[in-house]
This record gives sequence, C-alpha cells and structure tokens, in this order.
Amino acid sequence: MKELHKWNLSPKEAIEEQKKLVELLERSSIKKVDLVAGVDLSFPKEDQGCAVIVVLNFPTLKIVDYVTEVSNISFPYIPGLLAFREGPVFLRAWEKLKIRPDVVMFDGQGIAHPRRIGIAAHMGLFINLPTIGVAKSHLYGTYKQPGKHKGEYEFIYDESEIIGAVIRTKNNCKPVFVSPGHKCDVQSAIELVLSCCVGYRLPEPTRIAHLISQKQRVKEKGFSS
DNA sequence: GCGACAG
DNA sequence: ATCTTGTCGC
Repeated sequence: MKELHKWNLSPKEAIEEQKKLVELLERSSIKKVDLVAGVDLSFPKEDQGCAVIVVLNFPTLKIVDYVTEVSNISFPYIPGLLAFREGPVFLRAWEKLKIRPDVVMFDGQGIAHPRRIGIAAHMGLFINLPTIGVAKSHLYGTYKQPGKHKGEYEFIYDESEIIGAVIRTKNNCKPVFVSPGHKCDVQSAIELVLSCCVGYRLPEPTRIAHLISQKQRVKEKGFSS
C-alpha cells in the first residue's frame, strides 16, 4: 500500500488523493486490546520533523517500547492536509517498530474531517490497523460543549451523522476531539480514549509520545548531520 | 467577500 | 507546531 503511494503532490492533487482513499476506510468496533500505541511529532527545525511512536501495555499503560525517526519535511502545514506533511516521517518510524500494537492513536483527526479522512484515518489504511484520532482542537463538524466533568462528552456531527465526540478527559480542562480512523467506530474510540486517561488531559499514548518527541527535539537542535 | 482553519 | 515567564486554581 504505502509503496504505491505518492507523497510529492500539490495541495490540489492531495485532495484528490483523499477523495480516492476515503472509499477504502472500514468501520467496525475494536475487539481485544493488549497493546496501544501513540504517535506525535516535534519540529527541531522548521524543515525537520521528529516522529515518535510509543507502545503501551493495556490496560496497565506501562511503556513496552518506542521508536523515533528524524527527517526533512517538505509539505507545508495546511488545515485538512496534515497527513501529507506528517505521514511520511511517521511511516519511516513505523518501519522501525518491531512490535505490532492492536490500535494506534494519533495527534489529529480521524474521520472528523472535511473529506472524512484526517491523518488517523489516512495512516490507518497504510498500516492496516485500527486507528483513532485525538485532536486538541476542532477542525470539522458541529457539536455542543460537553459537561465540565471527566467522562462527559457530546457527539460531533456532520449534518445528521455522528462522526466523533468532544470528550472531557479531565475536570475543568479543555475537551479533546476524538474520532475513529480506520477499522474503528465512534463508540470504541470514546471508550478506549477514556480508559487511557489517567489524570492528564491527553490519553497516555499520545501524551507520552509528545513528551518523548519534545525531549528529542532539544537533542536534535545544534546537530548538523 | 468574510470567517474558520488538526499540527 | 514554535517562540517564552509568571501566575491562578484544583
């Protein structure tokens, strides 16, 4: 799948690519989960990205393993086309990972996207595994503000269809925007994300991946090779 | 034309 | 995302 994909596209071509790939997405509930992975990127330099994939045991949420990958970024950040900027680096990191998680959580949208294919959904097609999008802010869809207590949530709609949920993962904290990616459904996404929240706004997979990528960013600074 | 706009 | 200190609240 990924071998046949082209990344050197113009924004217009990228949009056409999304319209083609969205047809391949599958919707289903997530069964048994023993390993949960989280992905995040940092940018040591403006044209250089550092991807981190961390694998946690479930439900203990203990770190099992993690990989990092640093490389140049060519595609610019354009709302709706995030996968074309962060996808290439993530996939290179993915090749280094020896363990196969049961589900992967991304920093961004799943299907709560203008063309129903945010980075989590897009990458799910490539790694052929269940994926979930956990975004820190809104991109697409209508919703009502959820209650202020942990666990409360409101669905995100596209017209009359439910495409995700705005979830309060911690009391009195800004909610997160969760939506299923590939081989997942809204209910499974909500349940898994909430079961990975242990006192912080972000679920452990994504939160820990972020911490590692930030630590890597500092190390990567000042290096020329 | 105007406002919105993942990271 | 990144540039950056202190500060208010649980």
